[in-house]
Amino acid sequence: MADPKEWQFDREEQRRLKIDLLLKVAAECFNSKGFSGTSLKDVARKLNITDAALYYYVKNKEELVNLCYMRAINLGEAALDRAVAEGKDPLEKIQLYVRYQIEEICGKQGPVAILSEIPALKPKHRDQILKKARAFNKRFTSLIEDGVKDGSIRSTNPIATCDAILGAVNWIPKWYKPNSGLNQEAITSSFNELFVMGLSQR
Amino acid sequence: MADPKEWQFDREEQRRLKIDLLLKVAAECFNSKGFSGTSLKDVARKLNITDAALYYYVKNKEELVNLCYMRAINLGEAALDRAVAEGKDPLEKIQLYVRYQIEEICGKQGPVAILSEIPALKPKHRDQILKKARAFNKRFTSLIEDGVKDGSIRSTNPIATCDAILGAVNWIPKWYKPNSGLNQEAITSSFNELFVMGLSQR
Amino acid sequence: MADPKEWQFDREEQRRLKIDLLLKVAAECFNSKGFSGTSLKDVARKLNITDAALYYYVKNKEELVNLCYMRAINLGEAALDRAVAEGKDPLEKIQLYVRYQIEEICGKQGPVAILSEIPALKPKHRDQILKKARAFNKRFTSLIEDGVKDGSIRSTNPIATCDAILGAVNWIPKWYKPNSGLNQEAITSSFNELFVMGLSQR
Amino acid sequence: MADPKEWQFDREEQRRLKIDLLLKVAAECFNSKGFSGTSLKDVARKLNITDAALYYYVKNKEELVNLCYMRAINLGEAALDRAVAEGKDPLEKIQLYVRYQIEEICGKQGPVAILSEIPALKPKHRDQILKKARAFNKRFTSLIEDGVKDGSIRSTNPIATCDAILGAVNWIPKWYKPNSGLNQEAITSSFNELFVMGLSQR
DNA sequence: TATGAATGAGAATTCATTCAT
DNA sequence: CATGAATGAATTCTCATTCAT
Repeated sequence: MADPKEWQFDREEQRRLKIDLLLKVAAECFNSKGFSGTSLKDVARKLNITDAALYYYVKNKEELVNLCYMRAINLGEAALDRAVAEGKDPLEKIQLYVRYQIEEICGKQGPVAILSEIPALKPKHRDQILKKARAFNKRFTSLIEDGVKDGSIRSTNPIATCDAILGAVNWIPKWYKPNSGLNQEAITSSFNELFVMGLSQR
Repeated sequence: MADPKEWQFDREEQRRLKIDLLLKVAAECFNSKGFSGTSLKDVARKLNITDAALYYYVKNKEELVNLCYMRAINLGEAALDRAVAEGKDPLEKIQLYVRYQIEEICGKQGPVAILSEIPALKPKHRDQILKKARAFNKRFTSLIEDGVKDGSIRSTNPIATCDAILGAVNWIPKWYKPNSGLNQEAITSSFNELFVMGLSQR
Repeated sequence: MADPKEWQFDREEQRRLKIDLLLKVAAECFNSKGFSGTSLKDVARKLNITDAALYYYVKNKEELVNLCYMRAINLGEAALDRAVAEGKDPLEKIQLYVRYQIEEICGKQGPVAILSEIPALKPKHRDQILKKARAFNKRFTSLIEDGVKDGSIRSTNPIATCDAILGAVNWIPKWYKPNSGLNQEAITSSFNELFVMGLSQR
Repeated sequence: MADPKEWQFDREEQRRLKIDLLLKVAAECFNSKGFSGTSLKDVARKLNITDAALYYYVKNKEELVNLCYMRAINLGEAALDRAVAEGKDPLEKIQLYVRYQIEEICGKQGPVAILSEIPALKPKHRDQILKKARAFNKRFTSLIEDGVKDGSIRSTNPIATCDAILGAVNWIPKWYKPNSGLNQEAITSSFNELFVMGLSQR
C-alpha cells in the first residue's frame, strides 16, 4: 500500500476498469438511442458522474464511439479466433463463432455496440474501423469458402451468405432483452439450426 | 387545363408525389446517419428546398420518422401479403417474402427505413409502430409454425427463427449499395438458399 | 346593381366592413395573447381566410397593430368627446367618460386593443400613437384640474389621479368576460362609485 | 476560505442572487415588450451572459415567465400580509396594501412582472398561477366586504371595486419610469386619496 | 479527479412575407 | 381576391466542450 509502484498499478488498473465500464454503458446507450441521440450527459448520469468528468477518460465523443466500435470488433474477432481454434472443420467453426458471439452480446461482456454510425467517425478512425470490419468479413467469408471447397458447405455466393449470417447476429441487440423472452441458449441453438440445416425438412 | 377539378387533382397528386419522395430521401438519410445524426437541412438539401419548406409537408421531425417507419412496415406487410397469396405452402411463402422484401429494399421503391430509432418516437407513435411490428413478427412466426405443424419446416423455436431471418433481411440496408457489390438477385437467391437448405451439404 | 358607381360603393363599403372586422378580431387576439404571441395565421383563421389574404387588407403586421391602436385611441377620444359634450361639470364628464369607455370595451364595439406593445411599432407609428395617447391623457388630466379649480373635484396630483382612473379602465379587458361574472352596468356603476365617492363612508 | 462548507454556501448564495437578478431583468423585459416580444437573447444581453447560459438557471422560457409571475404574486401577497397585520381596520389595511405594493413596484424590489400573458403558460403552471391570483383577489375582496359589514367602507359591489383598485395598481408598471415624472410617494398618496375619498369634494 | 459554470455551434421550429396561379 | 407553396430571418433549445476551482 505504501509502495508507490503498487499504487500506480492500482490506479492504472482502476482507470482501465472504469474505462471498460464506460464503454459498456456507452454501448448500451448508443444501441438503444443511436449515436447522436445519446448525449454525454446520458452516459455520465448512468455512471453517476458529471459529463465534464468523462473527458478525463476519453478525449471527446467521437473517440468514445471509436473505442466502443473497436471493442465490438475486437470482441467479434476474439469470438472468431476461439471458434477457429476450437472447431475442427469450417462448419463447426461457424457454429462456434455464432455461439461465442451471442455469448458476448447477451452475456456478461455486456452490451456490444452495433456499428451503425460509422459515418459519424472522423476519417482516420472510420478508415481504421472499416478496414477491420472488412477484414473480419473477409475472414468469415473465407471460412465459408473453405467449406465450399472441401464440399462440406453449400453456398453459391459466400459473400452474400456471410452478410446474411452476420446480419442476423448483428441485429440481435436490437431486440434482445435480458431476463425476458428468448434466452441466450435458445437463440444460439435456433440460429445455428437455421444456418446449418435450413428450414426445409427435406 | 382550365378545369378546376383537374387542377385540384394535379395539386393533390403533386403533393402526394412530393411527400413520397420526401419519405424516400429521409429514409436514406436516417439509414445512413441515424435519426438525430440527420438534420432536416440535410434532407431538405437533397430535395433542393429549404428546411422550412419541409414543414409544409410534415408537422415536425418526429412525424417524419414516424411516416418513414409506417411506410417501411406497410411495404413489409405488402410483401408478406403478396407472398402469402402466391405461395402454395409455408416454405414457399417465406421464400417469396424474402424475395419481395429484398425487391423493395433494393429496388425502385427506394430505400426502406430501418426501424432503428423507435425510442425516439413519441409514445403515441411508438405504440402504434410497435404494435404493427409485433403483429408482423407474429404473422411471420405463425407461418413458420404452420410449416412445422405440417412437417415441411424444421424449427425448434419459431420465434428465434423468425428473428434470425428478419434480422438478416433488416440489416441489408446497412451494407447494400446499388450498382456495386452484390445485386438484388444474388442477395435474394443466396439468402433463400441459406434459409431453406442451410449451410450443411449433408 | 348594374350601376358601376353603386357597385364601386358596395365594394368600398364591403372592404371597410371587412377591415373593421379584421381590427376587432385582431384586437381580441392581441389582448389575449399579446402582439408577438399572435400569429397572423391565428387572426386569419378566425376570419376563415388564409394568412396570405390578410395582406390584401393591411400592408403588414405592424400596420395591423397600428390600426388597432389607432382605433382604440379613436374610440377613447370619441367616448371622451361625448362625455365632455354631454356632462355639465367636470365630475359628470368624468363619470360619463367612464361609462362610455366601458360601453365600448364591453359592448358591441367589440374588443378594444390594449396599447400594451407600443415599443413594437415602427418609430413613425409609435410617435403618432404616443402623441395621441399623451394628448388624451393631458385632456383627461385637464378635466380633473378644471374640477379642482372650481372646487368640485379633490385631487392633490391630477396627473396621478388620471393614471389611476385610466389604469383601472384600461385593465378591464384583462379580466372581463362577456356573459359571465360582472356585467357592463355593474362595472360602470361600481367604478364610478369608487372614483367619485371613494371607499370611505365618512 | 478553505472550508468547503462556506464555499458551498457561497455558491448556493451566488446562484440564488443570480436567479433573483435574472427574474428582475426578465420582468422588466416582459413588461415592456411582452412575453413573445422578448427573446431570451434580449434578457441574456442585459445580464452580460449568453442566452445558452440562461438554461443553466431555468429550464426554459416558459418556466422563466412562470417564476416571474410567481415572484410577482408572492410580492403582492407579502404586501397584503404586511398591510393586514399592521392596519387596524379594513380601510387602513387597503391603504397600506396600496402603499406597500407600490413600494415594491417602484422600489428596489425592482420591476414586478405584470401578469399579462398567463395564456402563454403551460396548463400546470397556468392553473397554479390562476389559483393564487384568484385567491389573492378573493382575499382583497373580503377585506372590502369586511369594511362594508362594519359600515366603514362603501361598496355596492366589492368584486368590481376590487377589480378597479387592483387594475389601477397593476397598470402602474406600464407607465412608471424611475427618476422621471411621478415619484413613488406621489403615486401612493394620490392613489389612496382617490380610492379613499373619491373625486367628489362634497 | 471531479464539479459548476459558461460558451459557441448548430438544430428544430415558427412566422411574416412573397409570388405564381 | 384568394390560395398554395416557398423562403429567410429569427428564436428556442441542446450539446459537446472548456476552464477555473
